[in-house]
Amino acid sequence: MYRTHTCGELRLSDVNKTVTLAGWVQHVRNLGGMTFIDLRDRYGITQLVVNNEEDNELSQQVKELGREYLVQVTGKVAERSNKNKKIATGDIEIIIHSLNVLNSADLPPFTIEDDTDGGEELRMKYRYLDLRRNPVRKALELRHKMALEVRKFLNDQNFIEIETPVLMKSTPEGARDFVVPSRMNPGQFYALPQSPQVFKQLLMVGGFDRYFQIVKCFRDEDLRADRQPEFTQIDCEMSFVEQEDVLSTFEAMTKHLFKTIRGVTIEGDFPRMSYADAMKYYGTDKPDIRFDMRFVDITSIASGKGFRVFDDAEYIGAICAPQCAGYSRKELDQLTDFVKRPQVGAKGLVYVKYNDDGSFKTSVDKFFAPEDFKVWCDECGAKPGDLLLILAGERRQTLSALSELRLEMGNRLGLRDKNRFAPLWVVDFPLLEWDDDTQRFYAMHHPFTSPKEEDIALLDSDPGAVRANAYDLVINGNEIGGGSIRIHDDLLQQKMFKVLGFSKEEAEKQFGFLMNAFKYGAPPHGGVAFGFDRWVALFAGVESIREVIAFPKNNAGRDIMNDAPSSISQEQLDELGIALKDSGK
RNA sequence: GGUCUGGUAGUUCAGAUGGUUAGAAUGCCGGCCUGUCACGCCGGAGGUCGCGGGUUCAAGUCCCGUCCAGACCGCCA
Repeated sequence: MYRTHTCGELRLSDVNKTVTLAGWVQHVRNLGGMTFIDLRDRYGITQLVVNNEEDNELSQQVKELGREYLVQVTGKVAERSNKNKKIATGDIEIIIHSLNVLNSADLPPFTIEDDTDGGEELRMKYRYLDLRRNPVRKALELRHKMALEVRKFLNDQNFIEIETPVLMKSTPEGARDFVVPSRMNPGQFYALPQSPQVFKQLLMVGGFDRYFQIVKCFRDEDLRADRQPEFTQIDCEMSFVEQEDVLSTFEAMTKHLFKTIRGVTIEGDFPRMSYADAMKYYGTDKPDIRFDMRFVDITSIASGKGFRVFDDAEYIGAICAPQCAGYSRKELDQLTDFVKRPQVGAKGLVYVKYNDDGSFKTSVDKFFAPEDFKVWCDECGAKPGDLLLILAGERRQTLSALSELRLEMGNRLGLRDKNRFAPLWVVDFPLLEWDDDTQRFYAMHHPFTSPKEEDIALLDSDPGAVRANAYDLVINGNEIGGGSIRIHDDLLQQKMFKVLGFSKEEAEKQFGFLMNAFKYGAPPHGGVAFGFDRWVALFAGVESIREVIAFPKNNAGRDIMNDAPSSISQEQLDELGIALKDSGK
């Protein structure tokens, strides 16, 4: 046995016990006559003491220790004369009488401390060292706790966790697939699942009316701070349910997580907002409703007055920044630069300062009269002291830019406190999205999403207007989850494929097994999938999901630690019957 | 595919306008120190300024290319 206790558990009540600890040397403080060592493991830090004069041999040994040496020590627990209130074991220390170096350690490239001096790249390259740091360990512990609470909650609700294949069939819709060549079937490929979507629907046909799985999904698309090529979903599906049943079940799960993990009780039902309203008032399908600052459409009152920019605009939108009329020229220039960045894409920014004395100072004084500004301000509910920020242009683009501006103002005004949570359901998503490049409709959610009953007739006349039984859970401007009521009727599913431009043969080839399954008494069903990494990151209060993944990949999809992906041998390629176009690196 | 930011000591960074021997903090090494816990004090070592090319009497600094990292747009049903 290497240890009798961990480095986090000894207290005053353990004084005089003889104990053996094993751990990493966090820090050595040699005061000359005596030496203190901070010994660290996953559970905490315990201070060791050596009296250099009483035990010369031991003090020589201690002199040899370096950071992150792994040692085993035996000694007696003693009360400290100088207690350290900052750590749980701060009342005691171990007067050691023997020390055994289990493993020496090279000097780590960065300090293993809460506030490390290491940059992101180094930390990822030596992730196994980074994992020794408290913040990283705590993030993974949080992740574990959340997974556990999800399983507890869903198990209590009769959900059953069932594994689905990781090697599956490539499907044409949606994200790019990661593919895996099949040696036994030359020239053919598996795909890694973008989600277990089809399998969970087949589980419903199979009679497992409440399924869930905490499962890895794979999408070969470009990455972001909140997107990894492999990520984890809480994947759920229920039979004999309507949208309302799914929402209430998973609203309860969300509240359970808030309560058990963050200690937050969310009163009342989550707000619901239609996709149309989300776009109209926030310019995005994932509004951050921790603060208001809704868009006001002033197109009808601001155009036609001889200001070309407004007169030519399809849409003119304003937000009211409370108590910002005092913004300096410099601050307004910064905001203008912000909206003109290519990523935001606005042509310019119009401001209206509603001064405390009721007068106006604006960037368009020569085109409008004070009475005009008053009308705009009234429309926006602005009071003296407030600032209107106005963008104009093509509708879609302007809404999107205004959304970015709104979030920027939220940040500037400190309205986006990461310890405040504002969840909501966004509902009534469009079923289909038109794509100009390929001149066809695509499923906005996925091709198995059911249209609203009252909109089915529109599938023929105006497919773009059809609303879906689809919903997203949004928290603080993050899409945390989304789902839909599925089609369970093979005729409707065939119709859907037709609208998506699949020939009968293609639909049969890609999804025949599913439509076939629907012929054998498929129950009405629907479900939802949550982005587990994003949820953990949200609860951890960190920006990047990399912080809550033990071994994440970088923004080019590379594992900096082991340098995956890498080339494979000619033998492997030959065995798979694969010839490379160019040899790569 | 694109836009932007960064790359200088082990690490995190500073190095206006091109100009003597490239600095700080921290870490590391050595010495001193019996109550430290971000220990303290004294001393020391440590640099291919990402890489390649160019401009110049002279480049860490300017230009071009390239590699790496990060953020974002496109993309992600």
